[in-house]
Amino acid sequence: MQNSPEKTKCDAPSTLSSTEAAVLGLLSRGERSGYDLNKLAEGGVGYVWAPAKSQIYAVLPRLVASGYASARSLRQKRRPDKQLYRLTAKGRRALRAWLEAPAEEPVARNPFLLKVFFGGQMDRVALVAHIERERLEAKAELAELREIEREIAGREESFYGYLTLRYGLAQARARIRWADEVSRELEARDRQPKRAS
Amino acid sequence: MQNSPEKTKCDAPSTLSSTEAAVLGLLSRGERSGYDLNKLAEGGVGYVWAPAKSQIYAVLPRLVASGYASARSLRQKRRPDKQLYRLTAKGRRALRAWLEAPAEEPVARNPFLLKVFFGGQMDRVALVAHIERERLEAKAELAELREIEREIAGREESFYGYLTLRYGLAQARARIRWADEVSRELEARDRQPKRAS
DNA sequence: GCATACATGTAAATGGTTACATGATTGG
DNA sequence: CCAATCATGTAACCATTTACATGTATGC
Repeated sequence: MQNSPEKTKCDAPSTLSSTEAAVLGLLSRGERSGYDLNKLAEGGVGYVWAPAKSQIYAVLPRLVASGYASARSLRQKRRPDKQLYRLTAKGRRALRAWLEAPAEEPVARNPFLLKVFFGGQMDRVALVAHIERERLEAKAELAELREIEREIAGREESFYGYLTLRYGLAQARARIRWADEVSRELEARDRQPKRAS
Repeated sequence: MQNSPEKTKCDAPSTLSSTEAAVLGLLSRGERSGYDLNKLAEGGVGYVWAPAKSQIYAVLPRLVASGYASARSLRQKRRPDKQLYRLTAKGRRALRAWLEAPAEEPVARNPFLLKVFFGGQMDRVALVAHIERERLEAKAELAELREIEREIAGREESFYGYLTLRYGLAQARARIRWADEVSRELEARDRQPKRAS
């Protein structure tokens, strides 16, 4: 899992995985423990990147091995001891390089759309229920994001998070509109039933 | 990789993975070879689900082992022999069940958004370039989808594909609008420079 | 007294990718 | 003659998830 002892000793895999980049990004805000990072991943960044807890703990020592981060352990009396990780200069350079490189586009894999695509193989009622569920989920997400928007709008330190938030808002609105349209269309289609498939 | 000999001999993993479902979905249109399925995955369905070729070949024998599909080999003279797969009644039931079950929502993992989120760590010029690239990509996708739209609009056999296509159209338009807005905002922000971060 | 927060991980499995291997046939 | 299409797969690797394991301290 870690890395093959031969290949990566200290010679830094020239390109970061998104998860590594996300962790470095979070570390760029200051020293953090794995636990801290996990908390953060459940919050704000979580919207754009949410790795499993165990993966965070897996990635941290790897970053240290590559020289992108340094670790120090902190003895605590009333809490379990912890490891604190900090971005190195090299890590900051690597992060920057990753950030500035063009993003590889995400592979489209949306189980919901897959179901719609094969909508002809399922009960009409089930399909309509899917669309309705999509609408409700999108509405819920919209509400949630708007809530966050109210909290962070105008806060200078959340500026970039705010940009991504608005991406989410736009997507959610598009999903709602789509669901509305498709609902209406399915209804219309069912009122004048010509053929099955 | 296949399946642990103990657990799944013929007693069907009660729930399908999306890839298995996609393959069954394609098989529901008739007997196909792995090669055929791969071609299909590069085309229409590819927009909602595009597994690697090797995975298609991996999934097919598994579907046969679970009783969801049957295979027969076809000798050919002037072409390599091939395996043809066909959906069984059990497979059709499993597909239907998968299709009708609520979709698990896709995990949000968008490297582009991750970069925007950490936009403060990169050069302003690089960030602006990212946004511009996003706009161009979204525009290109919009054009591409519109092209397909013109081809399939009104074709009864593409009805469900058309629905998913329009989902893509809506998303692409939302991305373009977002990029426009954000561009303008970044410009405005840079014209009256107050602080760095 | 019990749940929750703190804190770090391991083990095993899944799901998927890339690259490689092979070899015939057809069309330009 | 060369490239593309047909056709099927293996091997190796990577990222990621789920479940498990452990144990203290604080707050209600």
